[in-house]
Amino acid sequence: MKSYYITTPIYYVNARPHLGHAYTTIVADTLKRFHRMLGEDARMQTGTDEHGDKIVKAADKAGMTPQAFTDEISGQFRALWPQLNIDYDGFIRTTDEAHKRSVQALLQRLYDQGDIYFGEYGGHYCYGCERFYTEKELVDGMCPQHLTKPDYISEKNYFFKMSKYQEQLRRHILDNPDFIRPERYRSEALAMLEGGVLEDLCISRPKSRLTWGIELPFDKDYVSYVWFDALANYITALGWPDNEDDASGTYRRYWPGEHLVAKDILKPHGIFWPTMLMAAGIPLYKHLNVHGYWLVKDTKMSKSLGNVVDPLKAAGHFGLDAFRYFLIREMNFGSDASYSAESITTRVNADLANDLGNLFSRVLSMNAKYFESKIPPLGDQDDADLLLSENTDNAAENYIALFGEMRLSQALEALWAPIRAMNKYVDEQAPWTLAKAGDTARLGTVLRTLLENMYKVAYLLWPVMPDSSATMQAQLGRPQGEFSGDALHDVIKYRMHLRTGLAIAPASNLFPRLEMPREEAPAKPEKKAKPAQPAAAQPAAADEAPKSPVEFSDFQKLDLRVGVVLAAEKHPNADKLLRFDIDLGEGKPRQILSGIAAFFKPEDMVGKKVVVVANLPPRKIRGLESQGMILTAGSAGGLALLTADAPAGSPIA
RNA sequence: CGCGGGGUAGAGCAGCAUGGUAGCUCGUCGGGCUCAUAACCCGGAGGUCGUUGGUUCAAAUCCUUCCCCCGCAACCA
Repeated sequence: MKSYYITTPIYYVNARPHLGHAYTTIVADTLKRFHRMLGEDARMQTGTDEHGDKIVKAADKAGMTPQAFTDEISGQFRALWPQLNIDYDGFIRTTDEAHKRSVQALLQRLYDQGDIYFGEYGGHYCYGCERFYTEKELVDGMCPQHLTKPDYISEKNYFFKMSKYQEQLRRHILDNPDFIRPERYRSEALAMLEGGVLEDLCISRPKSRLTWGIELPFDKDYVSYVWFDALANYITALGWPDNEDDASGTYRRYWPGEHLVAKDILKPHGIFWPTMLMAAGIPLYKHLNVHGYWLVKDTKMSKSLGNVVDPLKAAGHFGLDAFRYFLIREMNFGSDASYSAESITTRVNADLANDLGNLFSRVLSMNAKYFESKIPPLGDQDDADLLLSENTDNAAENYIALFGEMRLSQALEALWAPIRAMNKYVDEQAPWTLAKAGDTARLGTVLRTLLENMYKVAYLLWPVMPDSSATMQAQLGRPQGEFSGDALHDVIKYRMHLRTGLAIAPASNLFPRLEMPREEAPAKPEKKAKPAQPAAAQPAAADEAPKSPVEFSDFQKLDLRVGVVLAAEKHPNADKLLRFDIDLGEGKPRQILSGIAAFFKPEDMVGKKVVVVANLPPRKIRGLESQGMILTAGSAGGLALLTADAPAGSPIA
C-alpha cells in the first residue's frame, strides 16, 4: 500500500499555542485525511521542541524546573489538537528518551565519518540576551536589545560540514521542481545556495553555558544545539535508527515523507535538514510544503502587540468546522493572509451558510414536504440533470488534483462550483411548481439528482470538515463508514449512492449564519449601548456570540449526573452563594457552590434531587472549593432547578 | 546595489513557468423566485493589470527603467 507521512514542525514550548500553530496542524490533519481517503496508509505527526536556553529561562521565570515547565506546555499542545479535531498519529517530544538516543546515534554516525569537527566559534556575545550577534545585527556595535556593548568571546564548538553537501543539494532542488513548494520558496532556497559558500553549522554548546539539551555522544562536556536535536525528530519518531534496515518497520514504512512548515523556518528545513540527511545517507523527504503567515489586521501577530489569536476561542465562537474551512479556503497556500472576525464571518456566511448549508436546508425540507422525507426514485433524467452530475464529477476531479498540488484554497473553490450549480438547478427546476402540477415522477427525479450530488460533495469535504461531512452524510441516510481503497475516486465513479425509499433528515441547519461583528467606530444609535467594553485589541473576540453548534461528541464530554442534596447552607463569605454537600453516588459527598441564594432557601434544598455537571475542574469561589455545578433553568420569573427522579449518581444523557 | 515576495475593479485574491477575448469571492445597483439559514437565481455598473522603454502580428503574462509596500537576515506556524 502506498504510504503518506506528513509532519508539522515540532513547536517550541516557550508560549501557548496560537492561530499559526493551529493552521499548520489543521492543514496537516486535512492532508492526512485526504490521503487516507485516497486509500493510502497515511500518518500525521506533530510534537514539541523542548530544549535550549530560552526554555530554561522561561521555566525559571515561572518558578519551575525545565522538565516540569515543558511537561506543562507540551501537555497544552497535546490537549489542544483533539479539540480542533486533529487526528495525529504521533506526538514526539525532544525530551523523549528514545529521541535523545536516536539523535546521539545520528551525531555519532556523522562524527565517525568525519562530517563533524571541533573548531573555534567566535562572536559578539551579549550576556543579557545570552546569545551571539553577528556584525550586521549589531546597532553601532551595540546589542540591539540591551544597547550595551557585547563581549567578543570565542569558544570551541562542534561543527557540521554542511558546505560539503551544498552542490549536491542545489542539484537536487534543480532536478526536483516540487521538492520545495510553492515555487517562491524554492527560488528562495536556491538563492541561499547560490549566494556563496554555505557556512558550516555550529551544532553544540558547552555545558558551562547550557545543560538543558542532549549530550553529544563523543564529548560529554557539550550538548547538541538545536539543529540535530529538533530536525531529526521527523525520523527518530519513526523509530530510526533502530529499524533502519527493517523492511516492515515504521521507518521504512513511512519514510521518506513530507513536511509542512511556515516560511520562517524555510532555511533549517530547506537547507540544513536535507544536507544532514545526505550526510547520514538517508533519503531526502519528498516535499517541503511552505506556507505564509496569518496577519491580524494586516500586521504580524505577536505577543507584544497583544493580537495573538487563540484558536480554541475562535473555533468555539465560529464553529470548529467553519473555522477549519475558513483557514484552508482563505489562505492562498504559501502567501500571507489576513485573519479577522469580519473576514471569517463573510466567508462562512457566504460559502457555508448561504451556499452549502442553505442548499441542504432547502432540499431536505422539500423532500420532507413532498416525499415524507423518503428518498424518491430516480426517473428518466434530462440534459439538465446529467449536466449537473457531470459538473459535480468534474469539480471533484479538479478538487483532488488541486489538493495534490497543495493548492488548497483553489481546491475548495472548485468544489463550490457544483454547490452553486445545485442552487441554480433548484431555481430552474422549481420543484414547487412540479409539486403543484402533480408531476411526482419528475419532482422525484429532480430531488434525487440533487440528493446524490449533495452526497458527493459532502463526502469530498471530509478532510476539511470531518464532523460536518459526517453529519451531512448521515442526513442523507448513508452514515460515514470506514474508508477502503481509493474512496475518493470511487465516490466519483458512481452516480447512485443513496437508497430509494429510505427516510432521511427532514431538515438541516448545518451552518447558522454568523452575526457580523459590530464596527468599532460609530455604534448604531437605535441599538442599546452595551456597558462599554474596553476596546479590545483582539479582533472582535468571541465572548458573547450566539452559541455555535457543537458536535454530539462535545456533548458527550459532559458528565451529567443526578445528585441528592445532603446538606445546604449559606456560604460564609458570600451573599449570593449557597454551599451544598451533594451525594453523587461516589461514596463521599461533594462540596458544590452555587450562586442561587437569591432564589432558594438552604433548608428547602435538603433532600432535593438535582442535576450536576460532575467533571468540571474544581474551582475555589470565595475561599471554598466547588467540585461541580448545579444546573438550573433561568427565566424572567426566576430560577428553576433541574431535577430527575433517579438515584444519586445516575448518569444523564 | 544583503536576500526574497508583492503592486490586477471599492475590498480580498487567482491568472504570469507553455504571450492571443481580464477571472473569482465579497460589496454595490436593478430584476426574479418563494423550496430555504432575510436565503437562492438572473442581469448591470466598476479595471488603460504600479511606472518607463523594448521584443512581438499580439504582453497582466517575456526583457528593461524607476517608484511604492511587506517579510527575512540562526531557532516565532
